[in-house]
Amino acid sequence: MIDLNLLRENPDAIKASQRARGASEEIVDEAIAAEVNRRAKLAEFESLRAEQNAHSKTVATAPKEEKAALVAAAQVLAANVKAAAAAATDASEALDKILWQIENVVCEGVPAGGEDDFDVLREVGTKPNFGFTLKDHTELGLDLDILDLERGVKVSGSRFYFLKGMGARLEIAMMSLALDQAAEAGFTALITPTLVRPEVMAGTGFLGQHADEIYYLPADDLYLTGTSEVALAGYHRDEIVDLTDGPLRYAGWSTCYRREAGSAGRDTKGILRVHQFNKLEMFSYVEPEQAEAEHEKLLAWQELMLQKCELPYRVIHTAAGDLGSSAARKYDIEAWVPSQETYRELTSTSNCTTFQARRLNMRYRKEDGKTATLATLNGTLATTRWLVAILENHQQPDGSVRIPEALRPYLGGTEFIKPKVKA
RNA sequence: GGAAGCGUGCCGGAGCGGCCGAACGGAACAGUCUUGAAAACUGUCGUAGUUAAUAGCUACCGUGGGUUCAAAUCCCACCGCUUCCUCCA
Repeated sequence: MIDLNLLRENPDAIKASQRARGASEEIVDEAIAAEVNRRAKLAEFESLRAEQNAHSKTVATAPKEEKAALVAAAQVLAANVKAAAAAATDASEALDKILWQIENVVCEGVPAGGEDDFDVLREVGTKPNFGFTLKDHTELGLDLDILDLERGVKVSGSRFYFLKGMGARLEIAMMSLALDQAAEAGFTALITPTLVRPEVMAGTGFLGQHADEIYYLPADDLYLTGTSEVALAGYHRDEIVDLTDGPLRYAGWSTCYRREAGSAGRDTKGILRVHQFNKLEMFSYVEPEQAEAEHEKLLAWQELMLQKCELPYRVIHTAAGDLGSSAARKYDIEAWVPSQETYRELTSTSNCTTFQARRLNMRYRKEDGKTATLATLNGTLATTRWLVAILENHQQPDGSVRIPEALRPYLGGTEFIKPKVKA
């Protein structure tokens, strides 16, 4: 949710953000009108209520014979209060309805425009130059017997898969490497719930435009999360946390579920776009003034992890129109996928400023003892999709795949995943 | 799934229609005392809205409704917790 003070004091800043996102500017004026109305209705209710409270006290202390008359007068007051309370509630709900539609105010320097209007910040690493006919990750997975797509479909339908043998072990090795790196950087590991209540799902900003991307269990009124970010953001819901020792950092591991409703026909081959995968997510709770600096740190940790996996990549600065509703700035890291001769997104890190925290009612105590809304940030540290880039970039002429050195300790020192020799 | 009990401030714990935003105790913070600390004593000590205001007013005692002039207190529903039974990885 956007800041009401900002709405009152500088609505043009919000309008500029809406413009950059390609979203409605009129809604800002609607919000202002609704906010003025809410305050007026609330003031009316409160003064009537005060009158009633005062009157009630005289009823309590009045002698018996005067009570009947006083109660009769009080009944009129009570009716007025009830009407005023209803009007105040309506006005408040009307405001909320508008406020929840306005997406986070984008940070300065975020490129305007849509999906294709990102800035490339840098390209890192060397793209492999194969002297042989390369295979895509699907072929490699099949030939190495580490990925079983057919049986995934048989058991669960399209976009499901089995990771098998060294494939399964490689993913767990990667997650362990990532988790160790996170722990070293001061993150607390969390294995999170993947079913969450509607309030939490809404609070994190996932029930807006893309609600149909999310699995929902009507019998239990619970949502399956597409990222542990949801549970990690909900973790401190309705709390006033202590940030005097620095940011609270969590590394959440979970399985993630996505319906991929709007992407029929896209990336149908392999495990690039699937309904279920695993992810290690970094999540930070920080003072708002530190959010931009924390964002750069998250990005640096992501790059470090990509480098440990020896993957060529580029960092892009996402345009305003392609930001999630909660994000004020977002960087994606895309790894080179040789079979597609293009970069594909492996990580994403968003600075959500105070937007999620305001929705989820999360504050911190400042030095002067006052409370203030905190800022949240998130960033991917490893996901199943990384296997695509690892397999393809490190394939060898003999069909084997070289395991990056940093991963080897987690695989008993194994240096190559080799095709099975047929008898 | 069945039965009973319970949900109050940072924690413990009273209150069970008006005098309750809430006794009392602990923790925490500030001060007095002390060379310093402890102890003792004194004070502060929930969150939010409204407002120029740390004045006043309003809201909040699991959540949402209801009864009443008036609800932490009565009624209903829901959620959660505990114990017992049943079941189960």
